[in-house]
Amino acid sequence: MVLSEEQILVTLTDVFRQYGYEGASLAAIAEATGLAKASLYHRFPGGKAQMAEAVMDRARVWLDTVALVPLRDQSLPIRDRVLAMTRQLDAFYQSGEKSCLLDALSIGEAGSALRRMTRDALDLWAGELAAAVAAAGYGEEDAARRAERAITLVQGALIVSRIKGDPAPFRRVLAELPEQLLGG
Amino acid sequence: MVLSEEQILVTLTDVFRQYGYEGASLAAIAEATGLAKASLYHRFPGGKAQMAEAVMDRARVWLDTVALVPLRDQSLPIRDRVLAMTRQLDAFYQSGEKSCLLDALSIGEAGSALRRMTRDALDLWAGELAAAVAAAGYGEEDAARRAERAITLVQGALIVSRIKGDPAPFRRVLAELPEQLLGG
DNA sequence: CGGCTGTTACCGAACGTTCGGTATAGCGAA
DNA sequence: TTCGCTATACCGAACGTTCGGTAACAGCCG
Repeated sequence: MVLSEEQILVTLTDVFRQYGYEGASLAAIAEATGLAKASLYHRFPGGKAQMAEAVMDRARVWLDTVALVPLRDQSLPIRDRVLAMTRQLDAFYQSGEKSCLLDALSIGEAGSALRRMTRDALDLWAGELAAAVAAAGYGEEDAARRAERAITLVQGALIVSRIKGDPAPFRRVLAELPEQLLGG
Repeated sequence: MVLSEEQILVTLTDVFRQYGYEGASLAAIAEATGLAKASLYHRFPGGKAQMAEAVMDRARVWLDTVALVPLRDQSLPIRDRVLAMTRQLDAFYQSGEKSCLLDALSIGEAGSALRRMTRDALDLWAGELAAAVAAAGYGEEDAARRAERAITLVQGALIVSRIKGDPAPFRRVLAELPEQLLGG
């Protein structure tokens, strides 16, 4: 059976964000993908590091071409645009039942390439979010703080939900995100 | 050289929250503590799992007997009590340069005992914080939400600071914590 | 068409290394 | 001498990685 690259990356994403970089063994990856370890090296000659980087790159692309797209649609009210983003986040994190990729891949002895990729993804997210908030009439600095705080809340809520084994905290944060970004 | 249990646990705490549970190898632990592996097994016959549980237990004790103590001192204004807690948090996380233990130890295939300990620590923190906020005159439910949000912000800020390699986001969250808990 | 060649996708079996963990002996203090 | 503790040496298992090879398929030539 020939698996598409996309199918493999979806599975890899799940494994990495469940176990973290160190915890995701090749044996576990092989079982999850249905490919033998040697076959994984055919797709990713750079080994586990390349797999993690491919996952992170796909996450950045997803952020850029899916999650952040509604933010740029200036024909909609700003609140609807933010709401559309939260719906994408809810799908990606399955209402808080999946852990955060940025968290899982930034812990431990992750390579410098991976470190830079996680930082770039975070900056992309924060930058676009701040731009959208600023376009709603807030000052640059205020918008940047609101964006940073929104991302902080999402990351934190994913941890709280994971530890408590309860998706409610994450769902609450998502629901309050538009007000948090645009209110007051 | 004879190391005290306390010294060892301090070092173990650092190693675990830097590398996570899986990433913290016994070789790394041995080097960091200056003890040979056999010596570690003399102190912790249960192996790495017991080390992590001892670290988590000490963190819970620290939370109970240090960080949360000022919250209970009803002779001080509530805002000063919260401020005292943030100072303890700032010290423990070294202004955001150290990662979160709850995060590092709750990722991956951590054992069920460790899972329960992280959840208990989180509940202890949230419960006492909510009680303090409620004592300041807020309704039970409102206080619980504020406490949960405060903890969410701290966890999230530690991740953001770690990824960006910049302690400023964590410091900002800490500085705004009293207002976040008691304001508006 | 049949036969040859190259490419792609995959796998079983092993590689050397490191993992968590253990047996045993040595050391200093009481 | 005994006891608490540490170090050396070692173990089987699992780790990430590599090798040799098979099956399937396409393209090209005769």
